[in-house]
Amino acid sequence: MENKLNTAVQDVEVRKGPWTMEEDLILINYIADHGEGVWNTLAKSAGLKRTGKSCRLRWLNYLRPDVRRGNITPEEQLLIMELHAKLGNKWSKIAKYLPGRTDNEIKNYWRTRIQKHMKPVENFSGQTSSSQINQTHVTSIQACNVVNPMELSHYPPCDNVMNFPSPLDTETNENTWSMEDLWSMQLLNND
DNA sequence: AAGCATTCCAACCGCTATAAG
DNA sequence: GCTTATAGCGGTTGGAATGCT
Repeated sequence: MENKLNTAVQDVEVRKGPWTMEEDLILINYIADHGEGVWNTLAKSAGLKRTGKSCRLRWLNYLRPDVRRGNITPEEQLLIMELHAKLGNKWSKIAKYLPGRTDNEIKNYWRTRIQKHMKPVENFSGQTSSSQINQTHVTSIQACNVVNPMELSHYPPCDNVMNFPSPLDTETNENTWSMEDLWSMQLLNND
């Protein structure tokens, strides 16, 4: 039984961890040629030693051409807070209201930038238990402790939320690459 | 300059929902 | 109706990057 599993694992040899540029290109090229399909099949057909799940995640959260990368704007932050107050931790639903933003990005943003600024909610009986705090029930009032709408004027004006520079644009680290790089390579490969 | 602490985010894991057979 | 495969979601973690002392 275990032997069978071990041999199966050896046969498949699934890669984990950060994606390489080569893998990204393979995935981009494959989807450009064949479109998105059954992810497990896609992973095999493309020759990627990744699970379908991993390919899907990489594509949806990073490689898709319409993924916006860069800082969340104050406007977006407000929207996230409002939507979170309404919907709770329904990140995928919240993401639908923010074109180009992924659920993963919004989730990360919420947890690292917003949630950390919230004091643990003391309930009225005086008991405090951070483990008991249901994130879903964090109110927009609490969320507004992070950025008061009145303070938005402190932020630089954002003419167009769909048009701001990606931090990758100024990336000079030669070990990283921008999506523009990847897509231009993809186009070259497909000429 | 070095070491430590903190932040941030890409990616993984486990679970549920849904579709197909 | 049951089983299996796949997609999708939300929570969590590992490690690189950054900041601080």
